[in-house]
Amino acid sequence: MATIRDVAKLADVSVSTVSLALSNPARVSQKTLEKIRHAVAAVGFVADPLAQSLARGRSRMVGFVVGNVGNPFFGDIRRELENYALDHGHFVLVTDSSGKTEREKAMVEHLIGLKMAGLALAPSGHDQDYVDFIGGLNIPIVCFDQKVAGIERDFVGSDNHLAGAMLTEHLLQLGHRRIAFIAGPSHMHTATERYRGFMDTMANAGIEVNPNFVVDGQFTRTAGYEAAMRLLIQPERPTAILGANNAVALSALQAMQELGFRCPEDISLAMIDNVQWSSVITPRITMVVQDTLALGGIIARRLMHRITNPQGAVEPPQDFVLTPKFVPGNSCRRI
Amino acid sequence: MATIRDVAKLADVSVSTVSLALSNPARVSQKTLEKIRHAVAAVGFVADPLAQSLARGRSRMVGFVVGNVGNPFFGDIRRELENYALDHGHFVLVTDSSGKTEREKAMVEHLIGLKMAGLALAPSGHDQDYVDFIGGLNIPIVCFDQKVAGIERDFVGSDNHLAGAMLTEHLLQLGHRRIAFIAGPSHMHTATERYRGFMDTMANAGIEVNPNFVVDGQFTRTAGYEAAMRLLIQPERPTAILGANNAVALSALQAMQELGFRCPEDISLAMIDNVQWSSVITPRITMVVQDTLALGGIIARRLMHRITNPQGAVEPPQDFVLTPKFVPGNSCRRI
DNA sequence: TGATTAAATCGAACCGGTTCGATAGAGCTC
DNA sequence: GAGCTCTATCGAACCGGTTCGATTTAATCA
Repeated sequence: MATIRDVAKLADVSVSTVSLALSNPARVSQKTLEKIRHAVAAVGFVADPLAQSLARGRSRMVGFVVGNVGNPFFGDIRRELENYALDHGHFVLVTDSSGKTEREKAMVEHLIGLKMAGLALAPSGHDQDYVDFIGGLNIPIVCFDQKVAGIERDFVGSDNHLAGAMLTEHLLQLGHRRIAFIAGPSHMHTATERYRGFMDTMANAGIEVNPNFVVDGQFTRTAGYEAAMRLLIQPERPTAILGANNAVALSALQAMQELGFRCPEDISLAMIDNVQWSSVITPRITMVVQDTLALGGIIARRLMHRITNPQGAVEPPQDFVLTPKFVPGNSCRRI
Repeated sequence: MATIRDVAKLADVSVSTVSLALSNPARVSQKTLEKIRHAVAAVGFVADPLAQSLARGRSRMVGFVVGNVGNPFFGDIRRELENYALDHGHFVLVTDSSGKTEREKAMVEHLIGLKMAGLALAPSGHDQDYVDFIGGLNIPIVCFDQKVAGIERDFVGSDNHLAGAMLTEHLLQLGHRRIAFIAGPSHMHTATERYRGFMDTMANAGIEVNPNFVVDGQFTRTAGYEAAMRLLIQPERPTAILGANNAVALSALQAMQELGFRCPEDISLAMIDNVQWSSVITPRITMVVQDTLALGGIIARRLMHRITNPQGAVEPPQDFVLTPKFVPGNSCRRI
């Protein structure tokens, strides 16, 4: 590998002049610039990013930290960020914490050790320790998906209260009254908001929610399945189930199928967030989806803005909340 | 941030002794080791990974390069690799080329610039240029998924010929003769092998394959949909469709649903590779799946072996080919 | 006790860049 | 031609570690 000193020797100038010419060509005379360019081409010089990062104190990379890269929601956002960052000369490094807060912390620390220019982070934690940890990081960060109370950072997400309310209202319009809700973890902002959207809408309609109709699905497949089963074995069954996310809703569909209930004839089903092959799932689930492309675009622009604009780093944090979209399916019937 | 010089000053030893103590405690006297340990704790010293990588010439990170991290197949493998690598003190950095060979090359070069200890790579290219590129890299690499002719590296994958043959045989056993095949890109090893598995099995059964029954689905959703439509509008329709991967098969299912064909009553369907929510797709597709956990485990162990064992680097490349598994569904009927 | 060897520690060079103050020379003014 | 400003270039220090040959110290042996 050719080093900058090889270039300097060949071009017969000092190392510092080469470095200057490469980072700020305007400050070098035309003649020496030519010489240096030739030398660079001749020896095939490419600057070592590691050495650059060490000397500069920061790299031209941004980190993308989520709990599950396999989730298409995060996948879309990643793609948007990547395209935008690449256009602005930055590489995206992806890390997956598998939802484990401790692992996420370690990964974030590692990325910061790598002198990342910035981080796009879907927070996995929520306690004070975690908030302090994120707050103490001295690096541009854009948080997304989960809004964590206490974290003073840019945030990009969807209106989850509205998402819950939209589907609830839809079910009410279809005549449903016995609506069950499979909730997510209570420490997650998206989960509580969706739950509130459901409860508020029911309350506004003057309908009391049967406490047995609210079960905890933890946003996961296994817990969602269990929660759905608990709903379905009750003597007084709900006429509709609202899943707070895709995993719990589809687990409910599976449970229904296994017990011999037909959807939507016996029980209607609606969910928040899409999955990859929803178009071939029968019935097509009525859902509310987030605008992942828009979210990804905002995250990307905001982060790169903070990174590239000198004064961008000190701008006060801002929240960007997008409106989700209703996507009708045929999993909800009128009763 | 505390540096190694702060530690040396506090412990009243030289910088080199601190470095030595940290990397090879046995070669330092018990007394100084204690002093150094105390000093490290006192100033909160953590070695800068960047500086270490620069000085050592390599980092303690491995790169994971695929065309689509969102694909659960790659997701499972990533998880296995990550767990194993973490246990051996290495971080995994994920990059997604979106299937673009040029982007993949740039990413691989960037990772090598980062002095990665090794790479787990699902090759996206196939031409001589690409083979030369991969061959020219002086770093432990384990390739997986696609076997590329000419690349002399460890390879971990499944027996794709067998995968195609298994499903074909299954359909033959059920009495099908007019079996259609939605193929993948001809430059991909997995695609050609699966195709050969289909053709060989048909030939062995003495059945001539109608050329109109072999269509190109490019392993993608859109091309798969188009290919399936071409199959379904023929006057002489197939009684069964075999999709060379999950995307083309599920696109075919969608096309069938849209045209009003019932599966399996009108047309049977089988596919290679699972998808995330296959259990709630109706009908449950009969398929052959790869053992992703086993694949991931082998990739992880092989890569870490090459990285950590001094002589591991020079061992000749080896192929690991696993047997896929038949998973019956109810998308194929006897005729 | 002096010579020999092994163990512990150190100093300096190095990895490959960046940055900043110093210096030399060119161009301009009076 | 002295004085001044700008521009182009350079040298040296630095980022924060590692490594290796040299040196000091301690232990072993004749």
